[in-house]
Amino acid sequence: MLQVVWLKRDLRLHDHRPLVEACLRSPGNVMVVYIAEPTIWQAGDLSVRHLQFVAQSLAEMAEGLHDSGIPLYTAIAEMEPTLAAILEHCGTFRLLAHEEHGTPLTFARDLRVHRWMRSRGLEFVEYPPFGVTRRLPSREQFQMSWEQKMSEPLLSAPALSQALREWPVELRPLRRALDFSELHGVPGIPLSSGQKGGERLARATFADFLRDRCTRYQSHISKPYDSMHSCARISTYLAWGNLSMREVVQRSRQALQSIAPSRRRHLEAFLSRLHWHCHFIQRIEDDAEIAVRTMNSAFEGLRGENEEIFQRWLEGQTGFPLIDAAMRALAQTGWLHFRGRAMVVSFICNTLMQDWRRPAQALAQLFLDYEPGIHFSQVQMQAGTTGFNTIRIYNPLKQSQEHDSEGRFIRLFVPELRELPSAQLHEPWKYVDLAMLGYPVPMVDLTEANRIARERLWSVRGRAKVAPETKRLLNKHGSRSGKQKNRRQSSAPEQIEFDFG
DNA sequence: AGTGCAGTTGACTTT
DNA sequence: TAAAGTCAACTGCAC
Repeated sequence: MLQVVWLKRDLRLHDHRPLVEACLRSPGNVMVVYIAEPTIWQAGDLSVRHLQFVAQSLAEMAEGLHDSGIPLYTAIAEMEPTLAAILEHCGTFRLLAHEEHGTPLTFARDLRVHRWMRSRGLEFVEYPPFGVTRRLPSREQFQMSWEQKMSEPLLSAPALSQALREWPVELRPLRRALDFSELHGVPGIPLSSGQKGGERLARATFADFLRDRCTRYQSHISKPYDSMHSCARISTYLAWGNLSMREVVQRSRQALQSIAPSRRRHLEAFLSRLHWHCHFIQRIEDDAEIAVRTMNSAFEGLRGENEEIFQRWLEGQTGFPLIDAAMRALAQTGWLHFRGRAMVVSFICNTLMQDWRRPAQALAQLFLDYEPGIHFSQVQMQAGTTGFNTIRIYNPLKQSQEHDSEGRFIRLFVPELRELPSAQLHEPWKYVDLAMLGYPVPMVDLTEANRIARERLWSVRGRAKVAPETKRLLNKHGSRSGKQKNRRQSSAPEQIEFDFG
């Protein structure tokens, strides 16, 4: 029977369980499909830069698949008509895919596909894509099931096989083209200078990290400029599945054995983040609603939604050089180091007291490595809406002076300030006429705004912390690693924190 | 040498 | 890897 491998965020040939299982079951009778569903691409979290990355990844996959005698079809269509077309043109088939740990929208779509297949007596098999478990009985079991999934042997790319049938160019709406320009209404504009998709680049980037850059990982992780080179830079490849998490974990552990003991802490820190990666995605798997609903309702309705404030933040025109550099870096490259992400969320949601949802959608569109599970957890955590994390209100001046003291990052992305001496770069309004430079004066009194934010958020948190809702959330989403720092004897379990930045 | 004092550092607490 | 505040211990200096 025809085996149809449905690609989602798993755009690779290596260590691809659905592909391997399909080839084992029915060699020579396998087709691979990528279906760009308008309802999902137009929902507001995905953007043109993601579509571009997907297309680049698919182009490389198509070559590899072609060499194995497997066709890659794409469609710009919803799932049901596409499946119906396959059934009509090719007869009964078996559908194989990785589970998708996504938003309520993709979660509901997967349920629809299950229903559609079941009602026609067709089999739909799903495999876990990395360390996350569907219907995890309790958080206590996360660690064990993660370890078990990460230890499984890696699977190789499909071997050459003889096709059993002639594959037509078109099985409308499926076609052999890799061009998605007909998919309209996807927000954003193409990215010209960010990372490019594909398994080859993914592997090269990761290999280079393990060979050389990993020895600077931890020292540079908070530095906006140095982190661009010293971070692993595989987040985008993991998000779109150009690399398998299992392979990254296994190769990092191997590399750890052959590295000088004095350098090990860097790779150990990296490995611990790979674990956190899955920990956060497990949250959205357990409760997809965290993408749209404020986790702790005590924080609902606390903040405003002001169009002008939002736009100035989004466009990098706040008048705070590090914030503006960060937002412009994101727009230009699709990437920002962890601390910078926390800072821009804190600035819009805390300093500027804006609701987290619109910024979350805007950032999802900008982060080329947008991964729903990590994204919405992190935004809610930095906006302080979980009730069980501490309130973190960043001071962009302090961050700027401590982590970009020489201003290399600011000068790179805020050219208006490029000529200023480093000592004036962090608070330029104190020294020069900004109108002459075409750079805005600060849009708020930072000290005062942060003072008000602290007051309001801590007072709500004081009430939220004791609420039963917080205990329920902590039980559902909290870490069980027991490695948290600063756990004072007197502190209640609600104060466990999820620092992984 | 010992004292007083301003300023710094670090641990800890609060918001 | 939040920031600000508090407090005690410490440091360097003047006398």
